[in-house]
Amino acid sequence: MNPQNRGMNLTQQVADTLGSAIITGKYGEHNPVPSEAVLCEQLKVSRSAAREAVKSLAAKGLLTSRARQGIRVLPESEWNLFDADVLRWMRESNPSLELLREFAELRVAVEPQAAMLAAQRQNSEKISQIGSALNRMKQAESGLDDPLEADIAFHLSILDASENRFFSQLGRIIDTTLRVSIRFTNMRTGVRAGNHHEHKQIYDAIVANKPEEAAKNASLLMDNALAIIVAALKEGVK
Amino acid sequence: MNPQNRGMNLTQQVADTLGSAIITGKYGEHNPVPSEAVLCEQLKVSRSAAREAVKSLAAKGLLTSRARQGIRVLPESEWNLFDADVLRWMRESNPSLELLREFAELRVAVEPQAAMLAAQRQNSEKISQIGSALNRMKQAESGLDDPLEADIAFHLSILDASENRFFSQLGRIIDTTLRVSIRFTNMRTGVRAGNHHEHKQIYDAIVANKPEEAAKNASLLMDNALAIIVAALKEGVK
DNA sequence: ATATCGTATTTATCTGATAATATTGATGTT
DNA sequence: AACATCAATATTATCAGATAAATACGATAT
Repeated sequence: MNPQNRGMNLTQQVADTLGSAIITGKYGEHNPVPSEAVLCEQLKVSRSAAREAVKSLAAKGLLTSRARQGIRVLPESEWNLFDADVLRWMRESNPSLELLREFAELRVAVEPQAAMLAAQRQNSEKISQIGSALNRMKQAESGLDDPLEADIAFHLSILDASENRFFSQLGRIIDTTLRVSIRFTNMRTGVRAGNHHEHKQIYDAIVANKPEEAAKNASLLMDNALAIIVAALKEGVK
Repeated sequence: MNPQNRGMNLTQQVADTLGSAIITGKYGEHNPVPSEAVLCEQLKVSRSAAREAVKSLAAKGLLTSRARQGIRVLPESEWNLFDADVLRWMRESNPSLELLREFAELRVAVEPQAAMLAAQRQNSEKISQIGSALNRMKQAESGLDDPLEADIAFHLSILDASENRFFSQLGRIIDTTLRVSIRFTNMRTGVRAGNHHEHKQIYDAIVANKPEEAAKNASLLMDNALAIIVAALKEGVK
């Protein structure tokens, strides 16, 4: 089993190794998931631990288990990609610049709409949090704050200011994935400091109660991020 | 326990009642989730069943359970709304036209982008499936098919044709929720048959390889759906 | 060939016991 | 009085083993 014992209890460890193995494609038609009994033997854990791990993964759409039928991996279309664990396993298994592109396409759709809603809703408290994040980005230019964290905080605060539970929710997933994505795009573009200005334009439009403009400015930013990834894909970078 | 014995095994039943109870707000600060032992007693199930159900709900972000700490409901921000079960429990518990609005806002963001990507990707097989769904909608006008199912099939096929796993994935959630949402909007607008034409314009743009136009046409449709819900909210309809 | 039925395999469920863990209150120290 | 340390205790975690239920598969009969 993976030596990721950091605070994880046994069933979580089992779920982690199993989930990872499934997503890596280790199991399939020719090589089905072993039975509960065999699983216990292989991983040296009790049935409780194994079964509870299986239940976790079933809840995430990775597999089913039924009497006499055994444990079956579900088709990828059933996997819940909007689950932090599943997404992590996918990132860790597939190098998948591809996944990053698909994720960027989602952000292109979602973030402008979130910015628009934030401008419409005008929740002053949450808008001020966008402002704080923007300040952090400014500070980061002089090395007084972490640019990556500041950038992430900015995007999350916009999603939150949209006052839409689905968008806020996406924030949590975007959080973990941005840590990979932003690092990548910054690597490609050389961490231009100009970023701050483009972000400020989104913030200004939201403060000014201009939904359309906020959406448009957010679109520009997102399109750029996507374009960088697409360019890398065309070059055959992995 | 809920008498939803339809094919569900015991742990699934426990997870269902517990999940539903959590989302209904039955448990909170003043009224924490009972301990494993008490839970077993109340529901008249063994520890295995209870524990496995808890693991399921933990995987969906509804609760955590740790030794000596007991079972704790997580804040709503942790609940995975992009999970079919969680979403169903929310629909069943809260009347929540509010939730419908937030969901519509998500669709406004996602579907135009999906239509755009579908037009770009030009996967002929998947585009022909959009065509089939459109035909079904046409047939439905003469009562030869179910208009609701046809409508849903249309939107799902577009998401699928985007060849983006996140969008496809959203399809499964949209599926269940559309059955409520479309019914509602149709109820409000009197099931206008004109729907077919607006859908056809999206399809035509995709076939014609016109991404921008496809997105624009999809936007119009989505904005309408959202507007109906917003109007109802303003009138105080629940 | 098809339908029926029995058998065997696998998960489902129950029970009981021990271990690990973290809360809480007691105790002692500064 | 405030704070660190430690022991007691309640709760989940993990293990072990047994029985029940479900269903895939093959045998049998029509």
